[in-house]
Amino acid sequence: MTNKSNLNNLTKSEEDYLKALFQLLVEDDSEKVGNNLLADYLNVSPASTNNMVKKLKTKNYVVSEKYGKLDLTEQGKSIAVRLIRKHRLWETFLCKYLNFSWDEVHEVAEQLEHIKSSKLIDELDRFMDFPEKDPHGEIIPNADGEYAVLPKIMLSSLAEGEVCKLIAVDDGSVNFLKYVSEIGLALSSEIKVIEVREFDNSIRIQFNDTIETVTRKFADNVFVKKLV
Amino acid sequence: MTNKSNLNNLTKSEEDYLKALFQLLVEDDSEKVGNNLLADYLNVSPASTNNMVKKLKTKNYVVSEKYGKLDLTEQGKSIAVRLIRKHRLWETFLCKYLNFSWDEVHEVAEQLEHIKSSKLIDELDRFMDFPEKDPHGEIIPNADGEYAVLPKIMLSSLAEGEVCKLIAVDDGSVNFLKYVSEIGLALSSEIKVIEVREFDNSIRIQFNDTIETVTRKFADNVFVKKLV
DNA sequence: TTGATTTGTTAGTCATGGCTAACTTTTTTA
DNA sequence: TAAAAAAGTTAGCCATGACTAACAAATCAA
Repeated sequence: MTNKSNLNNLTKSEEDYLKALFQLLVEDDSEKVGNNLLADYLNVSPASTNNMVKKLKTKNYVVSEKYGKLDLTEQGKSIAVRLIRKHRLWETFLCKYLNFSWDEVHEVAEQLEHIKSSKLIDELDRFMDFPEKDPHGEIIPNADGEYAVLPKIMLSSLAEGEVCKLIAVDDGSVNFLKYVSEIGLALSSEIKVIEVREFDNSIRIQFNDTIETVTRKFADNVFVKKLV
Repeated sequence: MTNKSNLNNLTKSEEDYLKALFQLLVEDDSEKVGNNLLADYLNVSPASTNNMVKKLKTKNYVVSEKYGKLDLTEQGKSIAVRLIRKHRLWETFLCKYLNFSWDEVHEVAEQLEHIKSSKLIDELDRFMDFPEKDPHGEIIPNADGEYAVLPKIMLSSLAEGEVCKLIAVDDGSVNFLKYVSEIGLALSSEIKVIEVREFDNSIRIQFNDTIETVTRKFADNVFVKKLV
């Protein structure tokens, strides 16, 4: 009883809300996702969000009780995963074939993910030989909508002396991505935590013979795998 | 004094109208393009068209006098050519790399042409090694917006006995493209006019050992180059 | 040339998806 | 536990871009 035949008659806005909700619920694994958090995430007013949520509830993509937290139905999740698949495949294409850099892909992929054609995205997938991860290191859902979240460890959770490999960064902000690139960090960079400063939570890290100090906020957005 | 730095803050609708107007004016080389013709072409009501034309006039993309015919400004043309460039490059990409057939590309390209990123389209152009023609045989405008119309001769203009090569088809209708493919015609097919029937304007043509009868309407949408 | 037909325009309506301002409910905290 | 803060909701507004119905201008044809 999989919902395969989705005509996907959703507007760009509806899709944006569903994807955002999914990212807050599943990827960020938030405790409670409410109206205002979703509004904040999308940079719209709570009133707009309330409106849209109402609409998505009647369409059976979202469930919630009055004044209660929001959740996605299986249908809603399915739409969101499909969008994430499209987003990540396009990001991969832009980087691997069209000379886009890490920090340039997000904005264009945000547009491309709304193109409606399953043939397009499945053929793009095939053309690139079914890549498993996007340029930010995130796993790309397959055509059946199977979704896996990387077991993410934040750089900020490491102790002094530990060594890790960069596997992903939060791609929500262009400025952040630009900064990550600029200081010379890239996917698979090996990072060693030199010092954790208690008083302001900043962290001194070493990579490629470079030493940098980064803020806690920065370290919260960088996901790594511990090395031994 | 070329207008290069176009922020292109146009909506999808505005772009659609400009492109349609361009196609009627320049590609179809129509005598007089009025409100209703444009409305018809876009499948919207004359009232909607009137509304939009008014808006595009204040934005300096369109010129016209009250109750007079419509025309594009240089700015308007520039936008339209850019859209046509994007459309044709995407069509080429879909056919050459993503296994789309002749008749499938149009609909998806209609969506893709609205993606806003000059880097995207210029890199796509480079990736395909600057193709000159799209899968329907139309010339692709280059990055500077230089536009060339193929000197088109309609199949319907040939006399009995003449031989020609198919160089382009009008890609306005999916059904038409499908039909062209189905009867076995392709770009560069050699076609011989066997018979022109005066009473209903139908034409009997021969190609690849096949003989088919096609209507006048069909022959009006098939563009050829005469052979000797 | 005058009436009919076609073409263009205007007014007013609707849906979508934003917004602010004001209000209500829930949660926090003093 | 009661007041303050935060979160959620509602009402009412705006722009965009469709629509229909009614009207005006231009063109065609008898």
